[in-house]
Amino acid sequence: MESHQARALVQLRDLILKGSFEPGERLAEIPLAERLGVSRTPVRLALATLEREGLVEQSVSGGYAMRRFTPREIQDAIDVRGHLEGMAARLIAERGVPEALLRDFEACIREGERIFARDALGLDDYAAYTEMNNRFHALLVGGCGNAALARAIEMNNRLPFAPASAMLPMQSSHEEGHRWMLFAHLQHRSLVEAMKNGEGARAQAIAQEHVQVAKLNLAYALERPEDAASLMPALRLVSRAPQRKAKAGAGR
Amino acid sequence: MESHQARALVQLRDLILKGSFEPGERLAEIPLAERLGVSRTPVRLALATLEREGLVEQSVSGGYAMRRFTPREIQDAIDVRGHLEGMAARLIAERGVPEALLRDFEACIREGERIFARDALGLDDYAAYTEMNNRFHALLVGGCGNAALARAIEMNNRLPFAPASAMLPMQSSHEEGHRWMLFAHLQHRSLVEAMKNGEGARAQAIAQEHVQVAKLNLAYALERPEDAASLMPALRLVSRAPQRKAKAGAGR
DNA sequence: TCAGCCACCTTTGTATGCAATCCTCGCACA
DNA sequence: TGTGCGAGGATTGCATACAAAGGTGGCTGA
Repeated sequence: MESHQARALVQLRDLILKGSFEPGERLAEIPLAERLGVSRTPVRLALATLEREGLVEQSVSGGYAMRRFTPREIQDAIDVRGHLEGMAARLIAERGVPEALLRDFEACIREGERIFARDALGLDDYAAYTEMNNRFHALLVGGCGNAALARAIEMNNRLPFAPASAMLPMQSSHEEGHRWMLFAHLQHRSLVEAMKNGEGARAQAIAQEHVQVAKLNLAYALERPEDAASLMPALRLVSRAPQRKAKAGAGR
Repeated sequence: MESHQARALVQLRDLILKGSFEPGERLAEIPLAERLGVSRTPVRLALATLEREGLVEQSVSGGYAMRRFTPREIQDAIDVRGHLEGMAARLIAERGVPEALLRDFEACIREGERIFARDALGLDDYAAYTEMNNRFHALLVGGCGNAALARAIEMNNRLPFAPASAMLPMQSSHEEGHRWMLFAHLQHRSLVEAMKNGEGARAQAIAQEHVQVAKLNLAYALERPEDAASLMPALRLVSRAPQRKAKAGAGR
């Protein structure tokens, strides 16, 4: 059986990314422990982990509080992902794409072609695209053979809306999202081609540019908070006011 | 007063980076708690933090063990630092260097000029260079205004020998080290110039190339383990054998 | 003499008790 | 009526007890 600590960590992270907490809200141990059905100890461990992941922050007088994110921070994290994935792409291109990796990449491309073959996309198609997109980016990270780079990307991806597929729910909700998804897929194709040809600089540039779609989506979502809230509840953690004082439930 | 947990974390990290533990050695809570004069609880928290930093790893049957590093992993981590610092340099260049930041950078350059003005370098000079080098890289990280980037760099710097000044003790020990340090200083100068001129691509390239000196030093140290051990005791954690089974003290 | 099994012991994971600290609420005084 | 101070309460941080799990060593049998 999984340890209580591991379960508490996963459950807490889930609750946070589902927007269960007010930004700035104090995360007291006892209520959380009761909610998760464990004692304070595993909750404590999980909170410490979440703090290093950047999802919660230490309160000045002990304990933890839900973090508040600014749009700028999210954009910056997406930029960092682009820069790191760019490095991964360059490394793969420079060292040559191993045959098995190339096959996996090309399977992603074919899956994308299949999805975009028809005109209108159904819910299944969006789910399939999301799965394929996750796989593609995981291949990039895992395929570069640089453990420190993979660690850095994974760490960065813990921030809300930084991972590759984090903004896809938004994309599926509006008309232009379809075009952006197709654009992203074509970038995948170019990226694989560049890596296959050993074009390191080109691969890096494409991967870096590739995150712009995510940033566009973020901006789109932030302009329509009421529409976006249902698709991505964690969006409530992102507030334009950068340092507004916490009110409800904050403070020891 | 500082919390027991924070002290335990700092002390444990210190012990690790001083090479107090065999690679692969089991890090049992009770002996560590007695050694640090606290109970198991803060030690536990500290170990969990160190695991996320990548210094220790979870043992299959619970508990933690000292990590073993390969030269390749260290080189890769240094490469990641170069790539991330390159992004920071580019951002600063593109957005324009704020006046205060430029003053701080130029103070570092002047300090370097002062150090290299004489022919032979004394111990004081090496210490001063190290301090200046740390300051320079901290300015780069802090000055870019991208919190996610700063977090990624700081996280990467937790790996042994990844930080900017980690290899300097080696550099000060041999003849060629002097030349390399001078080379690094001249790169600092070029980098500041590029940022001042808004030359983003050039700044990025210089910062990225800048870490090659650290990699040269690492290779130099690994070829002379007996000389390097006294200067950098944590080098014992770096073993060429990538997956050699742990022997003494490992396993529950 | 070697191999396998069993029992003991060490260690981790979890829960909980206890003390210190900080916040909050209420009261008194200006 | 507003402000400041004090008491009470709640919460965190730490230590420790307890149970479960796994490893080690010894013993027994072939």
